[in-house]
Amino acid sequence: MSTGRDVAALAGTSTAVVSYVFNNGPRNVSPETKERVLAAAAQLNYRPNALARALSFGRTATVGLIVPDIANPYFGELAGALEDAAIERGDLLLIGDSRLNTAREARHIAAFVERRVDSVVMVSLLDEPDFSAFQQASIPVVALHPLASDSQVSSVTIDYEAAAEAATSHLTEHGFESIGLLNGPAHSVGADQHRRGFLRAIEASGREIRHEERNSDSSRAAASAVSIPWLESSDRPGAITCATDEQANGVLHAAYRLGLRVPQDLAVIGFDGTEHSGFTVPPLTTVRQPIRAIAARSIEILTGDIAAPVHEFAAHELVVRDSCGCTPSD
Amino acid sequence: MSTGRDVAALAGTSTAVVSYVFNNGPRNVSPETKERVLAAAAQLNYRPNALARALSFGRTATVGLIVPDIANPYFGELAGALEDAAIERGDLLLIGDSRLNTAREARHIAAFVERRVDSVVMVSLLDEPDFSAFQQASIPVVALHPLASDSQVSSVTIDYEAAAEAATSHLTEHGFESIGLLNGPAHSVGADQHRRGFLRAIEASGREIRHEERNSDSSRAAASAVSIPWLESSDRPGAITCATDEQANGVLHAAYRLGLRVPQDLAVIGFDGTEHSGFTVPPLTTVRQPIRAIAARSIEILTGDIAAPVHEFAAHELVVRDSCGCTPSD
DNA sequence: CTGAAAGCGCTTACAG
DNA sequence: CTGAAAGCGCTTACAG
Repeated sequence: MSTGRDVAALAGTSTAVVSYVFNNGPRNVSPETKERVLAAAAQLNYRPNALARALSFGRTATVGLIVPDIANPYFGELAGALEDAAIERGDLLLIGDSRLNTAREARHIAAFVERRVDSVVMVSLLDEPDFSAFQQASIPVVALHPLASDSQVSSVTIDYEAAAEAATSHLTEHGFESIGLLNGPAHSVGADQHRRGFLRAIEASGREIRHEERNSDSSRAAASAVSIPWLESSDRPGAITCATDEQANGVLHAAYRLGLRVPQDLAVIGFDGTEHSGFTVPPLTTVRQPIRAIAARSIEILTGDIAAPVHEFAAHELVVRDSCGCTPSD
Repeated sequence: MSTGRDVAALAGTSTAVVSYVFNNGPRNVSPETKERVLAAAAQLNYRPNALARALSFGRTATVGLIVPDIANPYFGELAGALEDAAIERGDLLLIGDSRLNTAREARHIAAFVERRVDSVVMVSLLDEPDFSAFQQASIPVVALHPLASDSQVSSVTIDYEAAAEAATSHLTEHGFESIGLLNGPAHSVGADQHRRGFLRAIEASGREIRHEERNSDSSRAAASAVSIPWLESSDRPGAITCATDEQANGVLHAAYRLGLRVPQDLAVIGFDGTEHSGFTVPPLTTVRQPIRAIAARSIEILTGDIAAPVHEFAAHELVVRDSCGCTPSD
C-alpha cells in the first residue's frame, strides 16, 4: 500500500502537510496544496495506517467490549448499541467473546491491553473479575454488572436485586403458591443479587410460598436440561422466574417437550428484555434492561474525564406479556 | 505503561534482547539474561505494545469479520466459531456489525483497511458487495455467501439454491398444495438463490402447487409484520419456508398471534440451523449450515497462501423437527 | 503556509 | 550471545 511519503512525493510536498490535510489540522494548508494532496491520495488509493497513527498519536480510537457470549441476543443488542455510541465519537468497537469460558475472558483482557484500547466495557462471567491488567495500563473500565462498592472500576447497571424482586413480586401478587428461580451458577455474575431479590419478594408477600432455586448456564440447552426433570417432578412449581431470557427460552422449550401449556400450566418470566423476548411463543414477560441508555452512558463515562469510579444505576422495567398469564391490565 | 526500553534498562541489556526474549527469537539469549529480562518485565508489568509490534513486523495478527447483524444468533455462532479458529493460530478476531445497514458495512470495510487487518471474513448485506478497498490493500477476503463465479474474492458457502430446494421439496413431498417463501429483500444476499431453489422444487413436484414469495428483513419483528396480513388472508399458504431462522421465528410468532397452530394449521421451515433453532416452540425444521466447518475452512484459506480465488461449497443438512409436521421417520 | 527532523515502541539486519 | 542503529508510517513541535 502507498504511504504518506508516496503521496507527499507525488503532490510535491512533505509528509507533514499530508498529515495536516488528512486530519484537518493542526496547521492550515493552502487550498491549492490541499487539492494536490487529495488528488495524489486518490490516485494512489492512499489509506492512512491507523497503527502508525495510533502509535504517534497515543490513542487508538478503539473501545473494547468483553461479553460472556455474543450468540446471546442480549449481548448482541448491547454490542450494537455500544457500536452506535462509539461510532458517533469516531471510535471503533472491538468485541471480545468469552464464550462462557473464563480462560477466554482472561485472554481477551490481555489482548486488549496489548492492543492499547482506549477504554473498555466489560460484562464478566465472574462476580469478582480481575481488572488489574487494565488498571496497570491505566485503561478506564466500566462494568455493566454489580461490583463491590469499593471497586476501583466504574459500573453502570440496573439494580439486579430490585429487578429480580419486581419479577417475583409480580408472581406472588398474582397468587402463585409455588415459585421457582432458575438462577445462574454459583459465582456467576449477578447470581447473588437475583437470589436476594427473589427471596425478598417471597418474604414480602407475607404468605407461605414454596420456593426453590435451581441453576444453569445462560444457554437454552442448559436451561432446558435442568428444567425437564424439575417440571417432571410431582411438586413442580407453578411459576419459574429466570436470571436471563435465554434461560426462560429453555424453560419454554422444556414445557413444550412435556406438553405443559404456558401460561396455563406454568408461568415463566425472563430477564434482560431483548427485542427477541417479544417474539417467543408465547411472548415473554421479562425485566427489560435499558440497553441503549446503558450503552450511551458507559461511553460517556469512559470518554469524559471522571476521576473517581462511579457506580450508577439504570432503571429497569417489568414488561408483562403472555408467558406469566397475568394480563397487563390487572 | 513501561516500554521495552524501560525493561532493558532495568535488566541491564538492550531492547533487542528484550524483543528476542518476548518473541523466543529470532536470536538466542543466554538463560541468565533471559531471566533478568523476565524479572524486570514482571516487576514493571511490561506488556509489549501490539501496535508498535505490528508496525515493524508488518502483520497485525488480526482477522476481521463483518456480519449483517450480530444480534442474529447465526452470526453470533459464526463469530464464536471463527474466534476459536483464529485464536488457535494466535490471531485476534475483530468483529464489525453492519446492523442491517449498508453504510455501516462500508464503514467497517474502511476501518479494517486502515487498521490493516491481515485478512477478512465477510458476510455482506448485498449480493454484489464492493471489495475493491480490500483488493487495493491486498487484504485477502473470503465471503461466506454466493458470489459471481468470476469474483476475485474467495467464497465458502453452502449451495443456497440446493438447500432451499431441499427445504421446499420436503414440503411438496409431504403433500402441501400451497407453499409460501418468506425471502429476504430484493438484492439481499442469497435472495436469488433462495427463489430459484424454491421454484425448482415446486416444478420438480410435477403438481400444481400454489406458491407465493413475500419479503422481509432478516429480523423477527419484520418477518412477523409481513406474516400477519399474509396469514390473515383467505388464501393463506399451508406452509411457509423462510430464508433465515430469524424470519421463521417471526412467522411462528405471527401464527401464535393469530391463534394458528404450528404445524397443524401452518407448517414452518427455517434456514441456518443455529443451536437456537432447536429450542423454539415448536422446535424448528431448518436447513443447517455447518458453521464450524465453514469457519475453520475460511481461516485455512486465508492463512494458507492460495493464489487464485477459490469457490468452495460446504454440505448443508435438512434437520426435521416439529414445526413442519412431518415426523422424521416418514 | 510549508519542510526537515525527532519521536511513538517495537523488530531485525548489521557488527562485534 | 549481545548492542547500536535503522526502519515501520504516522504526528507534531521547531524553524523558516
